[in-house]
Amino acid sequence: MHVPGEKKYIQQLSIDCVIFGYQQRQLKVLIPKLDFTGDFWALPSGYIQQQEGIDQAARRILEERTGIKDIYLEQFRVFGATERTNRPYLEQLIQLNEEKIGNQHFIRQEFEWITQRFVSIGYYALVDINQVIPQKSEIDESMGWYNYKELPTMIMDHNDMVDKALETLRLNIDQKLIAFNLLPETFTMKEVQELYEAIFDKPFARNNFQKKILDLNVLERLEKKFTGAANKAPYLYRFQK
Amino acid sequence: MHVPGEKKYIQQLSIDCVIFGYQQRQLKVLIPKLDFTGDFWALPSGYIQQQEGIDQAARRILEERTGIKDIYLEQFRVFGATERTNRPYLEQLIQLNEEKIGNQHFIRQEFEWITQRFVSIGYYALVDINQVIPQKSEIDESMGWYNYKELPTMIMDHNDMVDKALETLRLNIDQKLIAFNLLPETFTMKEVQELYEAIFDKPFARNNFQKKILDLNVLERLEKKFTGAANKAPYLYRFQK
DNA sequence: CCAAAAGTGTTAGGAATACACCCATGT
DNA sequence: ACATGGGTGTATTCCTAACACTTTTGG
Repeated sequence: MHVPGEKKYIQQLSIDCVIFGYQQRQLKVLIPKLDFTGDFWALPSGYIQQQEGIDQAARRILEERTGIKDIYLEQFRVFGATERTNRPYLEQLIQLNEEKIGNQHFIRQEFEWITQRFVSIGYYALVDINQVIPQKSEIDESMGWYNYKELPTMIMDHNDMVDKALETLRLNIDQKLIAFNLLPETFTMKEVQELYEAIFDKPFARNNFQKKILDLNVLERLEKKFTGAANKAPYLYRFQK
Repeated sequence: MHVPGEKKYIQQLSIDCVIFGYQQRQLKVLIPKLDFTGDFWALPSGYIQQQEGIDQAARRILEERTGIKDIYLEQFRVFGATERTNRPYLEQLIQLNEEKIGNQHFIRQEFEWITQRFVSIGYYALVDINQVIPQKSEIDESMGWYNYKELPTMIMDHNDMVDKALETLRLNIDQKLIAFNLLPETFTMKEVQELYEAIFDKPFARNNFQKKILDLNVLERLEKKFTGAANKAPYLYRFQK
C-alpha cells in the first residue's frame, strides 16, 4: 500500500482481490496480516490511478503481491454499502499501536483519506500457487495461503467478498475453462479432479469426471508419469489454447 | 441529473442503468435523448450520494426515471477503461449549442466535474412497461423505449453496456426467475413464450416451453381469458412468491 | 362443422450418472 | 502373483427436444 494522495488515485474507490490458489487438495486464498498489534487481516487491495483502467489496476495490484505478470482475473461484484469504511478498524488499530505509529507515520497523515466511505470493486484471480512469491507490503507482518474454509476474520466485508468470489468461480469454471489456471503446467487427471472436489466441496465420480474433462477437448495428453508407486502410471496433461 | 457538487457525491463514480421493458413482442430499452442540437443519447445515469449505498443509489435513479419504487435491478459489470470520460461528447455538445447554453448554465459550471474520467457501475432493471411513466430529466428532449436491436448510437460505451446487460440477463433469467418482472400482473403462457423469444431472439417449441415454465412451480393458474377469437381460450397466470 | 389456437400426452435422442471390467506398475 | 490405482467400456436414469393428438372457441 502506498501513500495514496488525493490527486494520483480516484477517490473513495478501491479494488479488493481474492487470490485463489490450490495446494494439497485445498482451495486457498492469499491473505496478508497487518504488522500491528491486534490481529488485523484484510484482502490485498489498492486504488485506481487516474491514468489506468480498472482491470489494469487490478493487474498491477496482483502483480505487486504475487510477482506474476500474466494472471487470470475477473471482476465479480461491487461492494458499496452505505457507510462502508474501514474507519472503526483503523481507529482500533491506531489505539492498539500508539507507540509504533508515532506521529510522522503515513497512517496518521492519510487517515482521513483512507477512512472515507469506499466503494470497492471485487476481483478474483486464479494462480498457480507454485509460481507465486507472496509479497508483503510494508505494513504487512505476513502474507500466506489459507484454506477458504478456515479463513481468518477480516475487516469490513472482506469475508463476504471471498464467499461471493467463490460463488462466481463455481458458476464460471466450466463455462470459461479457467480451472487450469490453478494448476501447474502439467498435471494428472486425478489432480484436476481433486481440484474440482476442493472447489465444489463434493466428490466426483472418477470415470465420468475423466470423460467430462476430456470431452472439453482442451487437454493435450503427454507422456506417463511414473511415481514409483505400485500401480498404473497416470498420464500427464497440458492445457492448450 | 442534478448539479453534482463536489461534496454531495462520490467523485468519478457513476451508475448507468439499462432499463428493460417488453411490449409488442419486443424487448426494449428506455433511453433519453438530450435536449440539444446534435443527437446525443445516453443511458439514464446518476451519481452516488455520500450517505447512500450503491444499490440504493441505483434504485433512486430508477425511481426518478420510471416512477416505480419497487423495481427489480441487479448490477452486471463495472466499466472503467482508461480515459473513460464523456468530455469529447460534451465539448461537441457545447460547441453545437453555444447560444442555448449561455454562461450561467450548470453545464458550464460543472463541466470540469462532469468530464472527469469516470468509472461506472452498470445496473440493469426489469420493469412492467405499462407501469412506467418515463420521466425526462431537465436536460432531456425525450425519453422513449427502443427495441434493443435498433438502439440509437449513444455516447461513450453505452451501447456496449446494453450488450453486456442483455448477456447477463440471458444468463440469469432462468436461474433467478426474473422474467416475470417484465410482464404485467397477469399474462398468458403465450405471452411468456413470446417474451422469451424476444429476449433470446430465437423460437421455442410451444408444448415444451409450457412444460418447462409450469415445472418451475411459480405460476398460479387463474381463470381463462376470452378474447373473442375463434379458438380455445388460454389460461391466465400470475407469478407468485 | 370448421379453422385456429390452446392444452396435454407420448416418443426419441442425448447428456449425466452409475456400474463393471480390464490394464499397468512395483513389491 | 497380487494389491493398488488408472483407463475405458457399458448400462441406466434423467432431462430435453420432437412429434402427435385432443379440446375449446366463435363463426
